[in-house]
Amino acid sequence: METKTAITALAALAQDSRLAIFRALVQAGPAGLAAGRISELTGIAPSSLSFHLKELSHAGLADSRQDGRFVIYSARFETMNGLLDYLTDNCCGGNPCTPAAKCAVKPATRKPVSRKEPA
Amino acid sequence: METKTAITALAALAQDSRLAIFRALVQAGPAGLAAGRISELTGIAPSSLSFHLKELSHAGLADSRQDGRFVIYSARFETMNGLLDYLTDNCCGGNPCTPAAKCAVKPATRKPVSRKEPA
DNA sequence: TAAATAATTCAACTATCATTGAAATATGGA
DNA sequence: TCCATATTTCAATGATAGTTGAATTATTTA
Repeated sequence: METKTAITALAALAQDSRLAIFRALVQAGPAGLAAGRISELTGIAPSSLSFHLKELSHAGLADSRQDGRFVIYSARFETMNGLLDYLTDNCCGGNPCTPAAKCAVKPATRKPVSRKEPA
Repeated sequence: METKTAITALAALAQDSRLAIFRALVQAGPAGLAAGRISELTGIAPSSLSFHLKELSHAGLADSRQDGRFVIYSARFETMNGLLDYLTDNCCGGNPCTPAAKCAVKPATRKPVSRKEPA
């Protein structure tokens, strides 16, 4: 992941409402959540929610699909994975910043773990 | 790490200048870098740099110590570690978003991720 | 087709953020 | 002490970000 992309993702998550939304999406898994349901869960007003969902989508952290008159949003795990890798690679300088460092894997040069589906 | 703290850390990193500064500090390791050296490395003007360094310190991502007439800044790795743990715990739904998941070592700081909301 | 529901867009407003240059505060050395 | 260096503070400015409510678009159902 490039620095620019990482910053976009970080900025997307660095906000109360959006982090709450994203956490809800993560909990929901690949099935995702309708926008209205997210509004219920988080208490964010629809128009504000729409703004934040666009922000998350733009950052590549959420996907959306139309389902009848609902729009279902879901977390994009690859991007989150990419972000964690970026932070581990570039912001930990080979130091034990992550539990992974406790394992005998080399800390600084980690390749992305491709993982789309939650258990 | 609490959500509020995580957001502060995310916000601190979600900015070109600050991410560049933090990466430089990480590369420098515990020895750290004088403010002026950071200014040289990143091209950020002193007063602007000072603003961003305060921001990073406030977020717990940097420490500072006086050395003669220099002020040496260094990365605070524990906070970065805590942030990565937070993101892994709360934003990956118990899924292996990070290489750490590959090792079956130590759950360490991880709490079980409870799944409350059905799809 | 008309009404109801789901979501997004828009404009207006306020608040916060980032940068700049000048001034202030150390600290070390001549 | 005086001067140069290192860094921070401050005020002013322009740029972004987040919220709100009304209007709009799209889809389903009657």
